[in-house]
Amino acid sequence: MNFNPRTDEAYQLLHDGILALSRMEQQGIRVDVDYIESKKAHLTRKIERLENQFKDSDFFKHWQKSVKGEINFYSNPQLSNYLYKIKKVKVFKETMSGQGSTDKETLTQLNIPELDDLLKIRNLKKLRDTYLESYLREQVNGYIHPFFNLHLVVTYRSSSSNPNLQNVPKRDEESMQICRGAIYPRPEHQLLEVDFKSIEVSINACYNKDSTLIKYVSNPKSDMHADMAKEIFALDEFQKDCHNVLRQAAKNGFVFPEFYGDYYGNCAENMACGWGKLPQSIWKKGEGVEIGSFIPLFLSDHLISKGITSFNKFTNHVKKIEQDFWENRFPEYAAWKERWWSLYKKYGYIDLLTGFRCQGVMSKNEVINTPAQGTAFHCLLWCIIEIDKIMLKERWDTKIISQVHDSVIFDVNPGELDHVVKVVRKICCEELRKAWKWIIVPLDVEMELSPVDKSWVEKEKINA
DNA sequence: GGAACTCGCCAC
DNA sequence: AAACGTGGCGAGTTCC
Repeated sequence: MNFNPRTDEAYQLLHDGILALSRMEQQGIRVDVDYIESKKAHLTRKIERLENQFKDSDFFKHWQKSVKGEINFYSNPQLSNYLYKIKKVKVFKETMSGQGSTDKETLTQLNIPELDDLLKIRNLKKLRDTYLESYLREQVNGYIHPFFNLHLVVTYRSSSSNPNLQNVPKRDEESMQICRGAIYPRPEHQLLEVDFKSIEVSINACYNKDSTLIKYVSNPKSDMHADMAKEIFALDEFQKDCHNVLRQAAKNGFVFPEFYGDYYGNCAENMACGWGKLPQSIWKKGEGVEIGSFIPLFLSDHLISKGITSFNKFTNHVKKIEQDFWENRFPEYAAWKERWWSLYKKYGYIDLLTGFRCQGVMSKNEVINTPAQGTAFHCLLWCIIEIDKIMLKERWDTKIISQVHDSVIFDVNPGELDHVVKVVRKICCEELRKAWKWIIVPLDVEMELSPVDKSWVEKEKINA
């Protein structure tokens, strides 16, 4: 696929963007080298303990006996061979090339306790070797200088490398603590993270102009994910405090996958798997009703009482919700998808609202997803450029240090915090919309701040 | 002995 | 009828 700026403005965005990002790279991000070294040693001890425990197990001994030569239990091909060829375990999921999978989901499902140890070791090695080790390797005088590229991603987003600062663990609490605990502001400074609120959905609304979607992203009191959770889990009322976990399931298991082009079958399965994590207080386990042929899941009394008594029935239920989602809730969005796809098929390219043309061979999902991804990032890039200009002109001690597609991270001088927050909010929520009139919905940002001299782990939401 | 591939897994 | 978008990176493995 090839991409071209079609306007001077589009060219200028990348030109200015590269300069702003390069200043950010030069600035760098402080890491605590002593912390990383001691954490690394700690992880190594933990890994060794688990390795020894694993090597002591009957599982390992049988595996070792069944093949010639030394086995490497970190090798997925070797593990796959042992599980599926020697032990004749039924294949639950295949990889892209048709081999029996050895990913986390599959190994967990096999219910072999030793494999849980192996998964734990994998997790700890990932933290040590991918994150901590790369910070140590890349740091110079306690600062890392990740690259931020504008020329590598097909959808016109950015990428980051050496080290990649766009995939630092966040969702898993323990992994988050270990990795983000290495990242600090400069002495006597604070880390400030500014996040565009659901900007991809907002930008989608600018393309498809769906009236319901516009209402959802324009009204802070409306809540699309809660509304979908009510439908999916057959709730009459949505109680924020006790149903938040269901809102997350609806958001990550249905709404986003549907927007990305997934279908009800995968969505139903996604959400069914998420149920394992639900608190008992909300979902009492049913009478051991097994859902589907291989997922050992239990339905709650609640769903059973609503007549959803099996995985198949749940899938059917989600199928109806999907139909309603596109036919009745977001019909204009659905129509836009078809129009947009037809235009691509006719001309062989798509034009983004930011003045870029994307042409080449694309699948339907790619054609439909590219505009929101690329354009949303362009919004962030425009803001970074403007903030960078003001930062230079006003000689801020505060610096921009990182960026993750829809958020930007500052290393802030506390004396400048109030001013920085005011400027950032003005650029992101007001100036951007004045510059790009095609943004027909309000944009909002959320901010998180770490205390002075504390790591990235300590950040907390602020009302600013 | 290095390039290129597969697989798994972290982020948005 | 078919069915999830974009990256980077480490480890193991195979190709040349």
